[in-house]
Amino acid sequence: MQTFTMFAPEAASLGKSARTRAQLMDAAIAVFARHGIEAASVNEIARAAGLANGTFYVHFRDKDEVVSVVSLALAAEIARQLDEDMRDIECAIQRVVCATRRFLQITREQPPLGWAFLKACQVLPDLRQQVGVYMRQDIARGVKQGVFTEPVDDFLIDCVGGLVLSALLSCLSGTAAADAGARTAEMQLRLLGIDKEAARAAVGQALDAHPI
Amino acid sequence: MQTFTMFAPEAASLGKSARTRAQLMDAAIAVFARHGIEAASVNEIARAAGLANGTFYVHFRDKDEVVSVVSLALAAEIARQLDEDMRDIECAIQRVVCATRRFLQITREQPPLGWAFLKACQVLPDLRQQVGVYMRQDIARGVKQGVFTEPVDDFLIDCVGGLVLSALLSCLSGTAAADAGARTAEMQLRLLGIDKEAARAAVGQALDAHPI
Amino acid sequence: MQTFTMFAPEAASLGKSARTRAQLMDAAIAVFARHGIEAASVNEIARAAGLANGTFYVHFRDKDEVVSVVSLALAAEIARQLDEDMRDIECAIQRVVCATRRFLQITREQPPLGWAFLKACQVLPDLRQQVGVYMRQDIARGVKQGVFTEPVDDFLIDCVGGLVLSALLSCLSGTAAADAGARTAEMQLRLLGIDKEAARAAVGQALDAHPI
Amino acid sequence: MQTFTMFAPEAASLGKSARTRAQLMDAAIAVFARHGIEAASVNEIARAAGLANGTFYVHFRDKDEVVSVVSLALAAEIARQLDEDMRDIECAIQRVVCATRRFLQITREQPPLGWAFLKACQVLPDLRQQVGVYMRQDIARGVKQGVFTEPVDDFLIDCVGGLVLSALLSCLSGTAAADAGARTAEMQLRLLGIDKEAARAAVGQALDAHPI
DNA sequence: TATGAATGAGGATTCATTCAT
DNA sequence: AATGAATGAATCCTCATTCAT
Repeated sequence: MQTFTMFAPEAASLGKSARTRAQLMDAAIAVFARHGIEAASVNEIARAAGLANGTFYVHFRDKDEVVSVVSLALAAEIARQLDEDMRDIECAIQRVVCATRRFLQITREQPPLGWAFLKACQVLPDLRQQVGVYMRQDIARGVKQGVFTEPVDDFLIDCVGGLVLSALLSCLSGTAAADAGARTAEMQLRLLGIDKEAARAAVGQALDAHPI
Repeated sequence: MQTFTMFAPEAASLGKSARTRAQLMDAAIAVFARHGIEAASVNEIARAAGLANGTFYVHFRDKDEVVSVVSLALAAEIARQLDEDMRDIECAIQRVVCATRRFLQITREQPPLGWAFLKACQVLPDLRQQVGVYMRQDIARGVKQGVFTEPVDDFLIDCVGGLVLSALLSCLSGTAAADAGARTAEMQLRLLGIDKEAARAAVGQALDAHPI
Repeated sequence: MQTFTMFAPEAASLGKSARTRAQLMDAAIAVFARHGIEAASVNEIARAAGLANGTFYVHFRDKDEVVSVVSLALAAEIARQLDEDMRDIECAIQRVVCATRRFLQITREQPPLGWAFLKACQVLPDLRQQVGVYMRQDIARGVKQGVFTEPVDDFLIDCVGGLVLSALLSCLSGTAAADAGARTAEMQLRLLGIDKEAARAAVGQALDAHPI
Repeated sequence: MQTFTMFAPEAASLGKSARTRAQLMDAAIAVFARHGIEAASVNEIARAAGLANGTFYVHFRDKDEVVSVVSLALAAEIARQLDEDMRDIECAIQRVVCATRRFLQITREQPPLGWAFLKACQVLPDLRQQVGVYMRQDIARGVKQGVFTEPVDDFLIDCVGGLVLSALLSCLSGTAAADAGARTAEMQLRLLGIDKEAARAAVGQALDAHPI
């Protein structure tokens, strides 16, 4: 029945309530991915979780609540995983490259996660803002390291975010080739002020260091 | 009642049926802009057009039809206007810069148009594909002129499109400053392989040639 | 199908919309009478009217709207009928007696109307207030004629109204005998300051003058 | 948490089960008063009692049961208190006057009790009947004492009850003045056949004898 | 063509009630 | 006894769509 699992494993060791809630959240991601967030119905989420519709309301106040809870949890989980993967990387350029590549890799490996995240970003300004906060950290680091010469403001963050999300969409749609991550990373570096050749080199170096 | 007009003027000289249809299309844009495409209801579109709900179905088979017809017509109209504005520009770089700046200018001047277009792009793959076709023309011209060194494929087009749409969102949200068009154009050139300085220079030149 | 008709006849000569609305209002009265106002469901009202549930919302914004519209229309219709019946009566005492007797007679002859009115009064302060306005007219007339000596204020009106409504409940429950109208009228006169014997005499006189 | 207590104190000395049940009953009164009986939900009662919803069903078969149990207990408790207050009063007229005044005083001092009682009376014929039994005792005493000349039957009891309940509603709504109890008592005496002046005098005497 | 009343399926939400712990 | 998660029927309401006028 359950086709996608992200929160269920973490909740396996917790109480029954937490497990059911996790089931619902996983089901919500699957439904968001299939039909989009606005078209998702509470009944379908409950059904996908193998629960009665009323059970949904034991765990969430209303549809808006699952949407925001799930979306923020999604972003937090992705951010957590990226942080973990890049724990040892100091260089901001390498961080940006790795984050971008890993992000696209993760979402490609778990399309429901990718679609749900993408659709959530389109609908929830709060989520976009939160994602911007995550991205800004590495970008700010690069500015401090003197490698990103572009002035960093909300508009730049929005554009870089939009670039990555459009790459995500390409990947999920099947349009993109295997090197989409590398290309996206390179493009992103250019938006941040890195030279074409330097960007290409940095991506190549990252590919060598973290073939993934 | 009717607050936004795009198709009505063109239809003014045509038959009554065409005029009513144009009314409905303009109303649809306004409603899409306000509430989003999924949340838009046929009744509200008809009401916004000052017509009875039944009239809608005289002109469109169903809701999906207005969505696609209006969206594609929107894109075509914008493309037509850009083409007209750039009739005399030969240089692909200048065309890209002008198209980007004019696009953001148009959508900023007519927020309903901008919002409707943005939301339609998020929902309709067909529309994105069509927009890609428009963009590809100037980009291909640049390749032919030897100025865009990046290999042009669907993925690149998707990314460039995503960049512009995210800039559009920033502009509509009020986040962006007045130079958003110039910055977006410059970023786009970089994605297409133009050097940082060359991109900056090209945008500066365009600003001189076509101040607005 | 339709078991109770109050508004339908008046609407028979009007447009289709008015007729359907009247059907719904009559059905609402029947349902309010059977189950009470809070327990009445929109679906049941529509079903009782022989219409689809969605049709309800073509004619009323929501459940609250039917409740208040129907209740006020009910009160207005009863008041209209009483006014018509008492057009020629000048004496306030006779008016009070006749109004009370006729009111109980009408509601006894049409139990759904009686029950719906009673339940509406229990739930809608606005309706009670409106009924108070009607009652106050004849009472004020009696004060002007110098026959009602009791100071007339909201509290007195509330009490007199409560007396009549409890008599109505008795009648509808089958507890009351045929002379309930006369007894209620007499009690009401006493509350208004009329002497026991005078009240009895006035009621007797009214019975002679208006046997029905 | 618990704002209203009526049964809890009595149950303090009893077993745990009785105490929990009393908590639920007090909570039910508070909820009935706030939202009405039909709109009261079992969950809200349990929450108001500081208990889990399942606990409710340990003590009551279903919602209907609390409604009737609580309502009848409410009436019994009020009657008990009135009886106690009037232990030494022999004269039926004085008893009626005092009962009416004390009843309105008690309900005014404890609005939740007043509202819950009022709403319960509107919904439960059984409760009205039981209240009628209580009232009939003093009235029958008055008949035996030869002071109430009106024939006492169900209809009279219903009307007298209705009068008092409408006075209660006025008091709870804030419409009524401080002398509402005295006025209600006087009106009630008139309904029972006492002369205007005698009724006024009896109430005045009661006010002297029992200022509160 | 245009109208707008009517439809009924579908979605969000509530709530009395059950049951395993 | 107490808990509180789970249930699913019932309710309100919306909306795309049809159709007679």
